[in-house]
Amino acid sequence: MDIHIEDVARSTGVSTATVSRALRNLPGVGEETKKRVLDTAQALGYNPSPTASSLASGRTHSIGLVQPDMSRWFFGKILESSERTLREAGYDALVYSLPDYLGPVRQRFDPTVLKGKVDGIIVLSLFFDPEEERQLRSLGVPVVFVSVQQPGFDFVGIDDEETAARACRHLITMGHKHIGHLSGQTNDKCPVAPTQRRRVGWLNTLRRFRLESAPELDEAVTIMTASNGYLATQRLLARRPDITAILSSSDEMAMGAMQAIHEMGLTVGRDISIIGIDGHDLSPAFGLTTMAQPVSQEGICAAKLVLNHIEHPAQPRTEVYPTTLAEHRSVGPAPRP
Amino acid sequence: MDIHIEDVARSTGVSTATVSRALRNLPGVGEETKKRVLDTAQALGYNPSPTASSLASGRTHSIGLVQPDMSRWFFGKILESSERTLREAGYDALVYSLPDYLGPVRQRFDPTVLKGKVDGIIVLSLFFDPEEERQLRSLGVPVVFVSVQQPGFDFVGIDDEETAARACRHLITMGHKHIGHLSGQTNDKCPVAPTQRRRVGWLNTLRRFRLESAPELDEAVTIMTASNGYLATQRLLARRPDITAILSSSDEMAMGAMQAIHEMGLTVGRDISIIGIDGHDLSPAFGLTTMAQPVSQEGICAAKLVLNHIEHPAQPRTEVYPTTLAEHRSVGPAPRP
DNA sequence: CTGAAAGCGCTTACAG
DNA sequence: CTGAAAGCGCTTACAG
Repeated sequence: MDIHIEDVARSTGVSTATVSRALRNLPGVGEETKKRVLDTAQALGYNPSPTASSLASGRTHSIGLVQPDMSRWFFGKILESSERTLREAGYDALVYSLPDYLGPVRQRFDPTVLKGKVDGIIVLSLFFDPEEERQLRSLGVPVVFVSVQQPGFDFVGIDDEETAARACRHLITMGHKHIGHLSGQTNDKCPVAPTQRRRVGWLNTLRRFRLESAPELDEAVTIMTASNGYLATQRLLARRPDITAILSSSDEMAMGAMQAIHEMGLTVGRDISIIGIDGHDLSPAFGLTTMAQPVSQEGICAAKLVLNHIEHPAQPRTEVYPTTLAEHRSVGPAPRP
Repeated sequence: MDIHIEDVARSTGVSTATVSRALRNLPGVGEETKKRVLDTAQALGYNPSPTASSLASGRTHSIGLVQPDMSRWFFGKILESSERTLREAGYDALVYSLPDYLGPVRQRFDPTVLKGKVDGIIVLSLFFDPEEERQLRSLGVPVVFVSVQQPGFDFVGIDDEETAARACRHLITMGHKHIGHLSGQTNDKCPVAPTQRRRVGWLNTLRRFRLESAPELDEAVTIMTASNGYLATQRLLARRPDITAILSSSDEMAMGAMQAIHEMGLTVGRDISIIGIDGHDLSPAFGLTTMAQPVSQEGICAAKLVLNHIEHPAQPRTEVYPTTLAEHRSVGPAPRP
């Protein structure tokens, strides 16, 4: 009952080779022949079998999207824009979530599960150890890393250190002297996570302005969720009640921090100021001032890079996007002592 | 350089048929033979070509996940739990985002893009018109609908009307008499969206308690985002300043509503109470009281249903999950006039 | 329990 | 510009 390429060939009175070429708009088919093939295919409602054409051509027209957790805003946002870009180009998006991606020990990822299934890969916020990297390369398809830079591969992201530094300067400009920091932890596989670079940006800025930069001003969580930010803020403020401003390495953590501050009977933006990083869609509703990154653009860029490398192999490229201060009510002037 | 089934067969001294059977643990292979095949395959590092096996078997071991927008919390959460369930069962997740999924006219979706690519489909929050449904059925694979029920198909979701009714009763219990509603619009393809059922639950409850239920207490938005909730709330409260409580058809809208209330100089939970529906991960941080649905469980259930139908075709099933009131600070007693 | 062989439905040198 | 035919790498009746 299904229409196959042979049916189209017979109906048109040509060979399957010609049908195949005409349908894919390859050169070497007469204009008139091509038109007849297209019309017949249309009339019969012919859809080429994707598996058959993959097996024969060696191309799957799928891109693998490897990431930690789709339910987190940042990943969902990137996936969304990447997927649309891929689809417009005729590619499918195969998503893979990694288990236990954070914490001190991350589970090993075996890229072999992608073998033969994708023509390219986009990896979000993950750093691969040498063994994983070896297996990844053995797949023989282009790979683009987003957020976390893997040496020797394409990268799309922001300047984490500079972004955190600007966030910190904003707090300093508002008169704050005791500025805490909420950071994430690294794990065995990822020694240079964005959260560490952001921490450096915060620390260096404090030093440059000759403000206190004691380790106890920094509080690290495992996964940068709102609830972990909430708990971390309680610990931080219990330890250092003199803190008047907090720089959070992520917006979601910052949102949890705002809750903690509120529950302490303090007012965010008056008693304690807080600034996040990411530009979460809900930050305006939260009133959270943040350093926004152009997340959708990064997702589109990653998709374009990987597609481009499929057609034209090239040297790894690095695309760094600018971040912008999005002011809301969570940052105010430092309170008078 | 790649290892193929023939290499394994030759090395083991058996036929490719035996290798194929042994590797898939099919009956009819001697224990000892099977072990030798497995060892050889392991030693050679053999990975069967997924495209070849798909073409030969007619099974893709992929499930299509069709949804409006991965960057929205609810969809990301469902996708995340579905994907993990599918992967554990050895299936890949192919995601598709629909353009223009809301608003008065939704773009038509042609399920044919999934033809030959998936063994089953999960559809989130979408209702298909007769033509789309026809094309969907012609794919010949099981389909599970989540959130929006499509007659004749599997369904996983909640009792929207009852959930909204309980949310409304909670407000009434707190003494509120003038209760507004934030709802979403339907479109040409979806006459019975959850948002409409929730609206009915709100309306019927008001009537049952003989409270005012004028149309002007309801404000509808196109897409139920925080920013639309923000604007809708401004309109609603400008029109009816006597409202003391709002039931929002989604948490994200409710978050925007809280921002609007705050900016009017009012305090959420004191001057105006608000309750949402969904159980958004950020609702505790927001202090938003909500009727929580077990989103991850729903995603897991959808995956299990579709996998089950692949093996055992069966009558459509309907799985309705309970919702629970999650109290935070956005709902308080009605203020004395 | 095992194997030879056809077949899944395309694509792609190769020849003309 | 077009076609005959091999080939992509598996799976699956069928026969023994």
